[in-house]
Order: sequence, then C-alpha cells, then structure tokens
Amino acid sequence: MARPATEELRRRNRSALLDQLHRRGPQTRAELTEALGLNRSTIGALATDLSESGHIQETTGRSTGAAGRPSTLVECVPEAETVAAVEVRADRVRLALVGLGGTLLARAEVPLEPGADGPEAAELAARLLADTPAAETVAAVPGLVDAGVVAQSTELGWVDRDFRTDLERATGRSWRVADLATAAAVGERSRGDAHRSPNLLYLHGGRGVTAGMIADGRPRRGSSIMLGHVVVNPGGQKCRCGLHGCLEAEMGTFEQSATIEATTTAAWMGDTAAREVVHRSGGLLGRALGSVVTAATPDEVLFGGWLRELYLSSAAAVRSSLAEATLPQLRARLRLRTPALGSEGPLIGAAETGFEALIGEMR
Amino acid sequence: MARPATEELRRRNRSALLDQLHRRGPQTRAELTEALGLNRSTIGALATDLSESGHIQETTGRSTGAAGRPSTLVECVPEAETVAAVEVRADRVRLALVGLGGTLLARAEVPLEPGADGPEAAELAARLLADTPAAETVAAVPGLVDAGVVAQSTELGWVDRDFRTDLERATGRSWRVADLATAAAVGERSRGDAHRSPNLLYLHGGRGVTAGMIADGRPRRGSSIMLGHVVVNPGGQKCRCGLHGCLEAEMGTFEQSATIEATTTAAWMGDTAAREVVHRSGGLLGRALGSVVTAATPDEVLFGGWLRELYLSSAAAVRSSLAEATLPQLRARLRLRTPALGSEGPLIGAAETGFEALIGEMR
DNA sequence: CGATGTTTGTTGTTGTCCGCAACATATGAC
DNA sequence: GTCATATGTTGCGGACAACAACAAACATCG
Repeated sequence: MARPATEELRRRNRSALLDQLHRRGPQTRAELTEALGLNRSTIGALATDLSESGHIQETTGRSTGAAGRPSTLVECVPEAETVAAVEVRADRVRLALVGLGGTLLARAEVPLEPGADGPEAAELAARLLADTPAAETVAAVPGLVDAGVVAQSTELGWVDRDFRTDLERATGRSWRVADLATAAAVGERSRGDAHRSPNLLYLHGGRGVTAGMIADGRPRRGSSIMLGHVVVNPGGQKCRCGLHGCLEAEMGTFEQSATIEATTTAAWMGDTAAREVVHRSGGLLGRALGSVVTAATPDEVLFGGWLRELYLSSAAAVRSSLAEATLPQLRARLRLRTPALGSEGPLIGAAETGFEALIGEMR
Repeated sequence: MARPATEELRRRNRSALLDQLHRRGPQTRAELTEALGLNRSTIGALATDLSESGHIQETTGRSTGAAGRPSTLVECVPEAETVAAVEVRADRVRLALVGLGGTLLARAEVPLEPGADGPEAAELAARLLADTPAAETVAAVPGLVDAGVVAQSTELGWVDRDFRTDLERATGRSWRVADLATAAAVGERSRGDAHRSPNLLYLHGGRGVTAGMIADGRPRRGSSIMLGHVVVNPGGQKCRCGLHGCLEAEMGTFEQSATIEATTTAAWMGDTAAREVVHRSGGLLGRALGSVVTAATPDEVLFGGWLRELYLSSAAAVRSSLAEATLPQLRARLRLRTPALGSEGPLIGAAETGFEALIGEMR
C-alpha cells in the first residue's frame, strides 16, 4: 500500500458520500450524517473536498418548516463524472450519456444491419461516442458474456466474440462489457422500483431470450443466464444452437408470428389461434422459468422486452406451468412483475455499472 | 458509529490478519507483511495485540537457509476461538468442534430416529454440544434453508420448520442454520482443493438431492438449490413433493435400490440390470444438472454424497445428457469432479461459515 | 573465525484522520 | 424580541499506520 492507510480512510468516506448522493439523490448534510454514521464535522470536511473537486454543489438554507437552523442541501454535479452506456441489439446500437446522480445528458441511436459482426458494431459505437467526455464506457450485449467476450448471443449470432477488444480497437479507450439482462436487472434495482429485492431475476425477450440475476444484492458477474436455451422439451425441436427442445426452439411459432404485439393484441381481441399460441408460449416460458427459479431462487422476477407483452397476455399460463415446475416453498415468496423502466432498463443499468466502478475506484 | 473510525481501522486490520492465518495456515511475519500490504511495524503491533489476546502464538527464529534474520513464525491458537458445527441428517446428528485455523478438536455422533421433527433433532444437538465452549454454533441441514427456517427438506421431511428457534430453545444459545450443500461447497473451497473456482456448484446426494452454490467467490446466502425437484420429465412420475417428473421421483428406482453402493458395485461387476439403472440415473442427473448449470453458470461441479458413486459409475451418461441440455460455451469451462473432503465437507464448511462470521464480527 | 551483506523485528517520530466539545448561525415558537 | 432547537464550523485530542533509523539474527566469503 503506497498511500498511508489513513488517507485511504478519507478516500473511502469520500467515495461513500458520493455513492450515497449518486444513488439516493440530493440530501441535506444532516441526512448524510445520519446515513453514513459519521460526525457532522467529518461530513463537512468531506463536502468541502468534493465541492472543491467539483463533484458536488451545496445550496444553502432551504427552510423545512421545522425548528432549528436549516441544513445545507447537497447534490451531485452531473457533468462532474459521466458514463457512456451503449446497448447493442440485433437491429440498432443505442447510446446514453449519463451524468453523476443518474441524469441523462444525451442520447443517440443508429440502425445496425442484421448479421453485423463485432467490429462493425464496435465501429457504430465509436461513431455514436464520438468525443463525448465519458470517464467510463460500458456496453450491454444480449447473451452470455464473460470477461469482455461474448461467448454466445442468439440475438446477434455471435460466438466467442471478443467484443471488448473490438470496442477498444474502434474507440481507443477502455470498455466494460455487460450482459444486457444483468444490466437491466441492475437498472431496475437502482433506478426502478425493485429496491427491496436482494434476489432479482430479469428476463429479457429480444431476438433471443436471456436472463440476468442479482443475487444477495449484487449482480452476478461473469455470465448471464441463457434462458432461451433451457431445455423444456427433451428431444424436441432442433434449435439453432444445436440442442433439442430449447425454449427458443419450442417457442418458435410465437417468435416468428408477424410481430409479438400483433399476436398478443389478436389474442386480447379473441382470436382463438393467437390465444392458443400465446397460451402455449406462456406455458413454455413458465416451465423454463421453473428450472431457473429452482436453481437461482429469486424473490422477484421481471419480464422485460417482449416477454412483458407475453407475460401480460398469458400470466395465468405462466403461473400454472411455473407451479408445475417449482416447489411451493420457492413460489411462495416469488413476485412476478414487469419492469418499471421499460426498454430503458439496460442502458440505465449499464451506466449504473459504470458508476459503481467509477465511484469504487475513487477509494 | 460509536467507535472512533481510527480504532475501526485497527480492528479491520487485526481481523484481516487473523483471517489470513486462519485460512492460509501458519505464516511468517514477513509473509504476512507481504500478504496484507501493511508495514512491518504495523504487523508487529497487530501481532502483539493478537498475542496478548491469546489468539496467536509466535515461535521465533526458524532458520530458512536464506540470508538475513529469520522471520518469526505466527500461527493461530486453536483453542482461542472455537466453532461447533452440527450436521443433521435423516439418520444421525454429528458434531465437530473446530478450533481457529481449522483444527478439529472434538467429534461426536448420535443416531437420529427416522422421521424426527425439529425439536427432537435440536435436543440431540444440545446433548452433543453439552458444555463445549464454542463461540459460534452452526447447523447444516439438507434442504431449502432461509433465515434459519427449513422451508423444505426432502431428507428430513420438514416443511417450513423454524429450526433455528428449535435449536435456540434446546440449547439456550444463538445459532446459524446453513444448507448442507452450500456448507459443503464452502468447505471444499476453503479446506478442499477447489480454491480456484469462484463459481462452484456442490451436488449433494442424501435421502434427497440438493445443491449449493458459491457465486463470485461467496456462498449464496439464503437458500440452496433443490436439485432433486428440478423437473426432468414434465408430466412424469408423481413426486412426494407434489410435482410431477422431479429428478428424485424419476430416479426412484435407483434410490430405492437396496444400497447405492450395491447397485454401483453390481454395475461395475457387469450386472446388466444394475448397469441399466445406473446409466439411466446418470442420464437424469445430467439433465437436471443441465438446467442448473444454465441458470447458475458454475466453473466447477462437485458430486457429493452418494452422487459421487453415481457419477463415478456413470460419468459418460452424465456428461452426454448434460451435453444435450447446456450450450457448448457453458460446458467448455466446466469441470466435473468429486469432492476432496468426502463426507466431512458439510461439517468443515459449516464450521468455516461460523469462523467467517466470528472473524468478521471482530472488525 | 571474523567481517560483510541481507533480511527482519523494534522503537520513536510524523502526518492524517476522525470524534468531540464549544461556539456560531439560522430558523420556529411564544 | 427572546428562547429553544437544529445545524455548520473550529480547535483540540486520541489513535493509527507509515517511515526511518537502529538492533538483531542469519548466510557467505575469505
């Protein structure tokens, strides 16, 4: 340890203060004192530090109506630190530039031609990024991601693609690569309404079906859950992944329907065939989910992407087939819901992942 | 924070030092200085502290053959802190008293009558514990455990049993209740030869089949994996849990065979019927494992309990059915092995869980 | 066998940090 | 306008880890 350990302590506290502000939003010094368990004077010193470094801004004297001297309000300066999040999907690449405190500073989107490979996608990301001054850059990719390598992505058709290297070559800067579903789970937990669940499973329906898990309050690093390739019908339909009876293969009829919305809408309107397709797909989803719930024991399951539409149209089928595949004790505490952030979840979560690293590196 | 933060720092370092010694065994002061990244003088001060409190012992002057003054060897004093680990199984209750550094100080075992309930098992644990001076007491129970409550245990036949309360009533002291398979995973990682796997899945075959997971280097708190109740054959055999086609139900023929050893031995000897049973069971196990591997993405899988025998007799069947149920990218990095600690894993791991808490509380 | 070099433990000093208490400041209540 | 209350500010003290200088213990070499 090159630095004296006592300075390390200061850095930790400074980072904890910034983290608190970033995650919980503007707070008074009194609230910060309570939250961090430090002394008033210590909070004061830390605030002075962060104010001088431009990370926070203090607005004095907002009267609350209670007795006593009003406490100073402290808030993040969004521009002080920014993270660029990039979402790579089958048909588009999106970018969000997010400032400290979670403020959205800019967005951009370009179409991606189907079947694009890693370098092509990275090139688009580089174009979107241009010269935005982001301290961290994070990419969210649907599929099995491990240490920057996209081991398998049904949606993008990539196998063992070292996408981090592609990005770093295209942009000349350092990247983090996260699984889209895990990123979305992080987003829902940090900026959505899933604060309370320490064990959160986010299901993502895109061109493939994946899932991301937050276990014991922290995202599973390394790799995501290939929900689409859970075998729901041993010896069934041959899947493009090579296995037989995968969820994706068995749901094929649903996925191939003109559009998901059209099918679910038709089902709502009473179209018997559509209703049948939706019901069957919901049942298959429930079965696959059953295996994952048994293995990962979440408290809460969010249906993202087009799984949201499917779930809303076939909740009963999902629940009943889930009931046939998981123990009642596991189901008892399970909440099935739809995400609060909609299609913004992955970008928001990816940015949050960047901020976590950024603030963590300060200490 | 009642304590001054600077004393907190000292406590952290003291705890880190003790943790290092507990986990890595006796080390010289020079090695500790390197490992903890602190100054020689700081290590000296910490060692003095811990020596005076009786936690460590220093043996001076062991010559290593290298130049320079030989470094003082530091080692834990086993009796300084002890943890009692209790393993509750269908037919017995076992206890191990483990000292700091992992030294086994005492063992005991009593038979448990089949069908015993929580209070009865707790009473036996209390008798075994007697007046052993353990700072922490941890129970390992096969099944789905959450916050001291055994939500479901096929082996013990318990459902939503508040076993922690049973134990605390019987012994008048505080208990931790861990899932047996998770405890075993912890044991294999800390005292076995699975140091390198940050994502470890331990499969336990007892009267039921469960699994425990270490994800990103830390045990999944809360609950374990009910591997025996993964549905491997939708609409198949009715299981005692109420579901249909669970692994346990489908493997029934194997489990009910006079003894597992007899069947696997017969299979080795060439008994065609036995070979058939073993092969089929291995295939079912592989299929269930496939779902869990997809959802939990381990690097390493250990076959514990009688699954060890099954795996050793049917590795090909397990691997081939696993290959039909998981993506090649997931299988590529997967190592299938048998545990190094044998049937001691759960007790050792439970004790280790206690020590983790004990050392963690010091800071 | 003694001189030298090397590694490690020990001791006194220094810089930093946090908590505490006293004081200053800003508000509401009467 | 005065008092009570809550909060920011300042100076002081206690604690800690790093640092440097010194002492101790060993190997090597002539």
